[in-house]
Amino acid sequence: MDTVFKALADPNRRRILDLLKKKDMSVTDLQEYFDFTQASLSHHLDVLKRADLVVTERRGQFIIYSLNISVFEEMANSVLNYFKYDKRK
Amino acid sequence: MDTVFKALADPNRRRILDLLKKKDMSVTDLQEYFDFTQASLSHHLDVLKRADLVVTERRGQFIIYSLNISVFEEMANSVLNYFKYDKRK
DNA sequence: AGTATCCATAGATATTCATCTATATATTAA
DNA sequence: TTAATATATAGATGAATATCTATGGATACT
Repeated sequence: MDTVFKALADPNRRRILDLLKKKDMSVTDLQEYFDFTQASLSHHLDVLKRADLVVTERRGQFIIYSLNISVFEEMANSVLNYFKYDKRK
Repeated sequence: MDTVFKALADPNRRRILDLLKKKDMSVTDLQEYFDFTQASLSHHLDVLKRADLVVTERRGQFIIYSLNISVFEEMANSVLNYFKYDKRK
């Protein structure tokens, strides 16, 4: 849970997730959307992977990144729960 | 939006929000739940305030912190939207 | 087999950030 | 007005992190 929030704290990583929402992509595909180096992109993907927000699959030379849908949905629920409160004045 | 995610990235700040869900509290009240110094607590509260997640009201000597409910609910919605995706395989 | 491409990893650097101590500011109490 | 309490702020320090260059390991192409 902590790793998830930390993963989401970086705008570039949120952008990556946004892109993966639309379609699965290789690192090379993703690279076109960012100015930093491939090493940095790889680092961000690693953070997302450690947070279990994305999964990978090798397809020939390429490694395809996609959302980990179950965790993504779990997160949606737990975040929603998190923002629910029940304060009595 | 970025400041909100950054604010949520720290577990201590999420704990503060959890506590404020139950009731409004002064810094002194909150202090009992944490081991770090008052200065550190003040810093975390500042981050939450800059993210607009909490609001303050002076009550005598005390400064009472409470959730900024509208932003909190906004956040719930936008986060939920964030986690909704529509990927076609 | 050799080369090119794709991605990850190692190591360095700079920035951000969580925390501390010390102090300033505001309010209350004596 | 002086002392005590509540909170914020300034400045320092160490840890975490985002980024870079350089390189390694894997697969594909010729």
